[in-house]
Amino acid sequence: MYSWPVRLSKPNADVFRAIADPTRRALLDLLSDKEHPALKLAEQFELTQPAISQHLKVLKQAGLVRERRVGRQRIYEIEAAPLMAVRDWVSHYEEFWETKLGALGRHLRKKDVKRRKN
Amino acid sequence: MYSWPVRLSKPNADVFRAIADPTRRALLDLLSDKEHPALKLAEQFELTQPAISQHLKVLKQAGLVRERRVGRQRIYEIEAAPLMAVRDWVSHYEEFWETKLGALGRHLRKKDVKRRKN
DNA sequence: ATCATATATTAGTAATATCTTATATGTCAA
DNA sequence: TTGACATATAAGATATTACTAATATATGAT
Repeated sequence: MYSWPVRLSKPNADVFRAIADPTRRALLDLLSDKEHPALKLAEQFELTQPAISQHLKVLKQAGLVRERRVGRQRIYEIEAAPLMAVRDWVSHYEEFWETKLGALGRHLRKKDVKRRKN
Repeated sequence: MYSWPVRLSKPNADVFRAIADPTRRALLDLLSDKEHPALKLAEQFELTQPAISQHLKVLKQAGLVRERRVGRQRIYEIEAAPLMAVRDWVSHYEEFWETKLGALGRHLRKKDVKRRKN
């Protein structure tokens, strides 16, 4: 039974929202290769440094990056663990595309085949 | 080299944005069990029928649901294929949590170990 | 101390998202 | 045909997001 006050959740704590933005996904892609100081990341984009700084903040609040200070630099590292939640959620849907059986196969695999009226 | 005019992309055609909203994920969860007419879906939430109708529209534009008309009902079915893009993207990060080796292991597995200055 | 560098934060703006209420549309049933 | 039902669409309010320009903060170099 799904029901909750949707707008009350802290938006940025949410991994799904964090990865909804293509710039932030690109940042993670860059960081998955190796750690980077903030400016090196910003240089990869046609956005200003503050824009990237703000995106990094969202990623940090979602637990997707770690930050450490080295001199005046802030080195960002990926922290991929929260993506497990995404993987887990998506993995429930794998049966829908991985089987050659399609809808019939899924139906047959269900235990509960009794009729319910809509 | 990541750079694009972020705000120019049609927002709702994007699967990542579609699943960023918890209500829409819940709709997909409901539909992964079986198809449902729109009103049955709306009843599961503390939201109005138009709100759910709008969420279903976003899902449809992202290619995540199919709709068919049966009498005055609109039956919604899941169309999970676009989620493959999400799975594929996330799967690149599995090495970060699946290995017990952690960062060292990742490092050792890389071919390119040469030094680059940041 | 002063200046440059690397970065974050603030303030303001425009676009987008997410609701609600009211209304329109299409279908079935009497 | 008329009315009820199932749903979508429109209009409007408000919140959130994603940016920019300006400024603040901290560190390192001279």
